Amino acid sequence: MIDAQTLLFAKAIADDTRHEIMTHLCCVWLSVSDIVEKLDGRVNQPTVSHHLKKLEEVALVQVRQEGRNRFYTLNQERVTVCCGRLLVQFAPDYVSNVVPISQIAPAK
Amino acid sequence: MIDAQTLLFAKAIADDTRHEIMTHLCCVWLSVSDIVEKLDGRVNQPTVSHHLKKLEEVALVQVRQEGRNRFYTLNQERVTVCCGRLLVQFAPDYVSNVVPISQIAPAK
DNA sequence: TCATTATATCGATACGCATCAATATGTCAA
DNA sequence: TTGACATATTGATGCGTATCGATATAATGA
Repeated sequence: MIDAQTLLFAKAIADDTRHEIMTHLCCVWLSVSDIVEKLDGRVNQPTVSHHLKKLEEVALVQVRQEGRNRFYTLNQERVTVCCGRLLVQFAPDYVSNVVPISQIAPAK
Repeated sequence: MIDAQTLLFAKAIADDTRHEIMTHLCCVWLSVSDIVEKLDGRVNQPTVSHHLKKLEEVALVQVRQEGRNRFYTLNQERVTVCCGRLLVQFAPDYVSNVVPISQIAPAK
């Protein structure tokens, strides 16, 4: 209601299969069939495509087309921003005690 | 799958009404009927109790009984811990650039 | 004890959405 | 063009769960 963005983020990560997909997409680029393979027969290709679409809608994954393949990777920056919003909304007493290194370590 | 805790947290915050309840419970203690009142007729008492139970199950709220009233408040520390886990899992390249103030400011 | 207030629980209903099989779209090679 | 491969879309189905009205439980005051 107050912050639709945060709610959409929460819904996007509130699914078992999407969690697993996000884990596999962390720090690497994978094609759809790669992901299907990683999931090891537990879900099949249309379901994976469905979840990737959901993740893409909230910008939690980045996409790169290459020939007939589409490669996906986790958008870590987006995760960081969304978690930041969660903290500001629901942990204001704690968030003030955490700062980025860049603010305290002089770049020399 | 990998981290059941994180998934439960995500599911708990993936609801419109619960978001609103959590917002109202941030930094203050409210009774159930207080919350019902704040929600302004949009949901009624049994539904609010249902959501509070869900939030309590994942320790996102703290409870204090007082007479025939039960007062709830948001557990900000839990939110912080859960967001931290999210960041470690899904934003490892970013989390290393943030530190608690306590680690860098010498307590004098 | 009884009435009143506060909250929790129960049973039923409806809706959202994850999943699948089948099919469509798109891309490349021959 | 045709055939093979990769991915997306569609339509149907089933499950989880948010919601409600009704009722139960619990605590207080008369």
